[in-house]
Amino acid sequence: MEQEVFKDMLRKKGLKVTNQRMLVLEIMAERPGEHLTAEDIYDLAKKKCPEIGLATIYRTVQVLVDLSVIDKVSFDDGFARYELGGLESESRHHHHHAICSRCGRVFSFEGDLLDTLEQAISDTMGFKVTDHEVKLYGYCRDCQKIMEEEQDGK
Amino acid sequence: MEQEVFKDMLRKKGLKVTNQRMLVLEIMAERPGEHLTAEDIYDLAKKKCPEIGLATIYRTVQVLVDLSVIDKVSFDDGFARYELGGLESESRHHHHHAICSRCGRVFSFEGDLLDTLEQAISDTMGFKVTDHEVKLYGYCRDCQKIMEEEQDGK
DNA sequence: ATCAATGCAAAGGTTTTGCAAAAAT
DNA sequence: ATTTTTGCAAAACCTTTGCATTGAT
Repeated sequence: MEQEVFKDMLRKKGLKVTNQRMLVLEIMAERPGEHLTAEDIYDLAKKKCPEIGLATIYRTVQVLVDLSVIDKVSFDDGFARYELGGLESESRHHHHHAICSRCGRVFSFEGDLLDTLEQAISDTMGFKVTDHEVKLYGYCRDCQKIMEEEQDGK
Repeated sequence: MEQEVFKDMLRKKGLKVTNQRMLVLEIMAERPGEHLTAEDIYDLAKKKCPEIGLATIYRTVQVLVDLSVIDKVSFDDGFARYELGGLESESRHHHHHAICSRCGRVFSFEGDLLDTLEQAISDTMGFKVTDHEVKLYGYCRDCQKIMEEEQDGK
């Protein structure tokens, strides 16, 4: 069971198993593919644990990132976001994002098309790649449609 | 001449040509390939214009971004950075970064290997890509050498 | 009993904003 | 003369930290 694995990971690092940590794990585990801010997690957590503090959320996501249970990502809108990743989905190295410039929605996709690029970088500049991040900006299908209609309406 | 083009861009948008704007443009234009924070630009600007305010830097870089003279990039270290790009170097769509996890230096490189990826994204999810950003994390040549030596020393 | 984790509030850092004075058109 | 831009200070914002209390081992 998922939760026991997590408890062992905590113990192995000398960290304690707390209700708050289990709750945040649960919140993240229930939402694969979502990109939650600390505030998002805080609001969800308060439903089950009204006395929880925002600082605890920040400290807990840091623990989860250190344990590679979740990944920290940024879409440059002012706050850090967290998503299930790492060990969980084996997608750690090949998980990318397409961000709609109009509605702000984020679409995830997989791909390992960067392998050749990384090899080239290694060869030419001696840079050893350990991880990568790809963000595509543009317009999603829905927004393209809306924008076309706005165009027609004029 | 470069500066005249910029002045026309400002006028065309109904914006005024000011010493501060010309100064920030000059600072950026003299440093292609560098990734300056607002504070960096502020410090450089004060040398020629001691009375300039940090708020002016922030407002000016926003203008330059809107005019596609510079690009805003983030290496997730807490502050936004700005670099010459856009029209200037025609590299807008194919300019990427390799960030060393040890020394923090950023290496830029060009590449259009994402074209096929973007086409695939467009075909499968109907997402129209207008821009993209690739960040590689890893270790630069120098740091690899240092880390090897540290290993040997033990 | 010991040591880590929590919650709260305060502080931290970057970036934004309000406003009167200054500068550009 | 009008309108934008500036500089300053204050505010806003997300995030981190200090510390006494609570909770886990």
